[in-house]
Amino acid sequence: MRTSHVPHSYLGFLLSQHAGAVQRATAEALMPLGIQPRGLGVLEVLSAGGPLSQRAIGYICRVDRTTMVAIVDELELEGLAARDMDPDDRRAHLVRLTRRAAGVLRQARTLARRVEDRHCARLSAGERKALLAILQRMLPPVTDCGSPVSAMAHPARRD
Amino acid sequence: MRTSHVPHSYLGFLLSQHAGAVQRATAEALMPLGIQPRGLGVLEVLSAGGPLSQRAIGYICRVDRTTMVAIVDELELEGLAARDMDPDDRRAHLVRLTRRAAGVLRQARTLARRVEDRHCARLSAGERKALLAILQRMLPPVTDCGSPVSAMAHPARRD
DNA sequence: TATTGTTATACTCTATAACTATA
DNA sequence: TATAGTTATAGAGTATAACAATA
Repeated sequence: MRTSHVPHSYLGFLLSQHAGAVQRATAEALMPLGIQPRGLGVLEVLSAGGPLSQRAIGYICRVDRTTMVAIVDELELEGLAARDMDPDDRRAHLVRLTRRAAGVLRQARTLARRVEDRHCARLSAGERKALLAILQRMLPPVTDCGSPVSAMAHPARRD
Repeated sequence: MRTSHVPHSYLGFLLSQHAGAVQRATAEALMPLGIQPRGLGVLEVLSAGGPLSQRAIGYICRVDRTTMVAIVDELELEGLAARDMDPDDRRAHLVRLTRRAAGVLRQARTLARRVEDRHCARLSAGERKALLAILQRMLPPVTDCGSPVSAMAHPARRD
């Protein structure tokens, strides 16, 4: 192999650089809306199939439940989400979106996509689509405390 | 668009997840060698064209010069790199590899590639190659203190 | 005994500010 | 005046440990 053996040939290095750049730019773009990238992810999850317990959201977003506390706190502070008692399990909170959330979510999507557009400016439409598909398919199975989680934890979608 | 609107459709989310997983696994794999992923990157840079000043390495690896101090400290502590005075600029250190470094670098490459193999297990050879090419081409130009850096800062290769 | 949410704490990785010695 | 390296410090983001309430 003759490819230059600099860090730029390491997958971890490349992923870290891009992840940092995109997340930093997204955080800056979303700041006027009072949310962070990770908060946007939670809004998306709840919009797709809420209300959900904090733990269930954590499974999907792949963050620890202690981190979810802070994320939901932020959303609640901004009036975008609310915690209800779960009548079926009094330990759990059901997190739901407020009426304000829909508009903010729509704006946030636009801002976030704009950041992605800029970051992918050098790619063709096909390459960009391929990148997203590959990254999605490459995602390892969700784990919790080291053991693979089979069930997505009572998705609780109201269908 | 009908694609599920969960965080998994956001480029920043996907990149962060993969970056975290690969870097965590790589760090664990390299631990027996006494180096970290970022240290491996520096070894590669020096191996490809050292000795270099810490600043020059930082440009290539895209880390701040204050961070480079810690990275070179680690490598020096492990006996893999050494700081020499730069005869042409007495402010600068020329960082070079020690004799031990070559063997460690070879082992580290094997371990790192093994981690990448595992992480890319679900991809075809073509997809994996495409992923790497796309990530390399998508890398934004190096910036330092907000302004784009045109020169790679006196590479100082001894040719 | 195990689990949800919570808090306090610690850890990783990184960058900013201020300093020194040079240039 | 600017730059290389250094130090101390702070910030973002994450996780671990321990607790109360509940299952």
